Amino acid sequence: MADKTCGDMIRGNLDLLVLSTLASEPKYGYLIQQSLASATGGLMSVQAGTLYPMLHRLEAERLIRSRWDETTGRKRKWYELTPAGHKRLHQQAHQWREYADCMCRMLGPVFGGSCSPVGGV
Amino acid sequence: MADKTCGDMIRGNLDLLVLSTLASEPKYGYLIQQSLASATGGLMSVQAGTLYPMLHRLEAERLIRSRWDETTGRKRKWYELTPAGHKRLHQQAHQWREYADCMCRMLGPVFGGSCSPVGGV
DNA sequence: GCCGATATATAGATTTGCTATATATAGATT
DNA sequence: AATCTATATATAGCAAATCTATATATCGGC
Repeated sequence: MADKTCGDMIRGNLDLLVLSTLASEPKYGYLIQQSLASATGGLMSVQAGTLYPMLHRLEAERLIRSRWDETTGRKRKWYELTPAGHKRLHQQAHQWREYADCMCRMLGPVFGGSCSPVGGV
Repeated sequence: MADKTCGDMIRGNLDLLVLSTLASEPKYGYLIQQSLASATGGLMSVQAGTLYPMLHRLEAERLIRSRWDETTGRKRKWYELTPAGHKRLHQQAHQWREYADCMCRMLGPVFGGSCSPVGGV
């Protein structure tokens, strides 16, 4: 029986996905987790034990920055993209599209030649 | 400077790629490696130290089967998909397309809304 | 008061892919 | 003949990424 989630296909793209959830506005960890799951209909998800160390790493890489907010009852650590983070997001997104186009060409025959490229600039 | 290869985006999809190279006809390890690289213009590649253990694992999972051929000078171990391997290839390919469509929706805004889905059945 | 949802965090295990290394043969070059 | 490069398979050890399990603490509802 096929799993509802994407198995391990998310591997290698989680950074990109997390950065993309921060593209429009700042979010805190738990919200990133919830919005990723809801935006993908549960298809893609990230576990807390994966997410928090990852956010620390992305911050250490200066791709995101954080500040604590304790004014709203709950203590939340809000993250936002740095300029370097925005740049990285765009780079990775374009690289993903190249990669996906390539996968399409590879898998085309499996689909009977009907897997059109993702592109379209 | 953007790397020519896909970084770690291949992670989680290498099984699928290797199975796809075997879809049309049997191949031996070294040939799989070469044809994957040439079919993708060098964008995707698999190292020998990754490939051979992987082939052993796929064979243990009964997705591929092998036989040695020593009649052609060089000793080569030819692999072909089993029926279960064909089935897995199709399942994984369709699952990948779902995943890629989802990625497109997530990355759409980054591209200014121009990332069209991969599908098109 | 208690329980479930919210919220962050770390430790340890597992998977996956890499580099480095080992062996061996065929064909080309010196 | 010796040597070098490409072919061909294989294993060991390492590194990164993600997971599960666990810990802590607060909020709101029952």
